[in-house]
Amino acid sequence: MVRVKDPAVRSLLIDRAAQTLAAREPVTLRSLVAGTGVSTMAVYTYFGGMDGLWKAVRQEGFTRLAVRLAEVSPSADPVRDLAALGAAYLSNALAVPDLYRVMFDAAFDLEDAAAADDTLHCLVRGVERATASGRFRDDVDPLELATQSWTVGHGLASLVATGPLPRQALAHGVPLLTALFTDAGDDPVRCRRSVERGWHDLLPDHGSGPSGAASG
Amino acid sequence: MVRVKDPAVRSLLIDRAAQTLAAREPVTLRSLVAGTGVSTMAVYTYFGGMDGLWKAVRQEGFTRLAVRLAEVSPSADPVRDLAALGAAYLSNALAVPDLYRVMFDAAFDLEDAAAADDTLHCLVRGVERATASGRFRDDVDPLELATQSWTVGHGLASLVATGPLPRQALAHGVPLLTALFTDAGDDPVRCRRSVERGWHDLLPDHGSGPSGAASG
DNA sequence: CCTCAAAACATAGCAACGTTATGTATTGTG
DNA sequence: CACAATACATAACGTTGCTATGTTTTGAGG
Repeated sequence: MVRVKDPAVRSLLIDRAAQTLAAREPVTLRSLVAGTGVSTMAVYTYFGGMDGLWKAVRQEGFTRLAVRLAEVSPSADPVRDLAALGAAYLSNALAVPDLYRVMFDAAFDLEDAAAADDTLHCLVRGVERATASGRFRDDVDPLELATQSWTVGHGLASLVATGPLPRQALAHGVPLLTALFTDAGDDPVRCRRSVERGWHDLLPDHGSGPSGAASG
Repeated sequence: MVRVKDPAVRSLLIDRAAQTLAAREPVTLRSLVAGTGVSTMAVYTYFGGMDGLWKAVRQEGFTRLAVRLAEVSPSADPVRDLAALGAAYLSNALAVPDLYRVMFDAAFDLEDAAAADDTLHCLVRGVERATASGRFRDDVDPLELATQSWTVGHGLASLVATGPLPRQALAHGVPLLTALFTDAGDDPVRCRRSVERGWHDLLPDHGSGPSGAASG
């Protein structure tokens, strides 16, 4: 005999958690179920406890990120697309900074790592396209370059979304990715233009040029 | 009339917090003072509450980082020194990962940002030396390049120390910094050698070459 | 050398947290 | 229909950060 839990309740709780998170209010067991009609036990039947709920919220974060990345429509310029993926990554992190923080806060378990892997694979495909089109050298390892691009994106997202860097620091993404892709074999001036195009498409107000860093 | 608090008690509590953090045990008000002879009120007289304690722990983290960075002895090769600073940054983050996480976890206030600024200034001076020695172009803004190097370092530290990337991913630091410094005007092969030298000095077992990324 | 107010500190208690125990309703299956 | 496992509500428990209250200690002024 298999009792199936109501998926609507599960989504409801996750959404409420994400909503509470975005409102910068503490996500507590009792605040979650308040007003929903369900009792605190629901969190235990559906998630096994608060840890399980946080894991589900983390998954939700990666799912939303995947949606954002999937919305990046490939063009004839694979380097632009790569920069656009980076911009989409940052755009997502800045849209839901607390959710982004939760995604990378706790120690990663296998399930979380798998979700992160999907993000990485998206970048790997982007690098492969650029390599196939001749923009990058043949000897660049797509996984390596994708990981390095991810490192740059995550560093920027972390330092800007919940860290000491101001929003204008997002513009550092352009020279960072340009340096990386130029080093991978792309023509410097062409690379710069491609990256700027891809970056501007999602972060139009932060792509002109980097300005000051932390405070003063 | 001015009562002066005992600085030793303050340091004791901060050290115990860092120690508890490193032991991956929950840092609670009562676990902090247990066995020290002081009562829970000490945390309030010295720090004004747990928030104040966490802020002090964060400061301690930046102080330890500053010590690590100051231990990097300048050589005749400013690009090597820059890479060595990056390696020291990562070495510190991996030595005390939970402390590093606390440093960048909470929303930054002014005091934290000032501490982070010291870290950045250290990098700025390194870039200025490289520019003065002719390795970098004259038109590179030291603050910009330092911020970008920091972004790379923090991204790597965050993804490796508490994230999904394995320790071997530290090796990505070499190509990342090489790309960045080459883009700043340094000669590619010379840059690579300098970065590898600086990197190896503090992370000898993770500088040969990047391997796989997340899981599989 | 007192006096006395302020600071430092201990004890006890509070509300809120995550969790668990217990009992009841609901569901699917034989 | 009957039975057993799931879903769920209520109530309680231990622990958390914090505060209220009383006591001790400190340092400056008369």
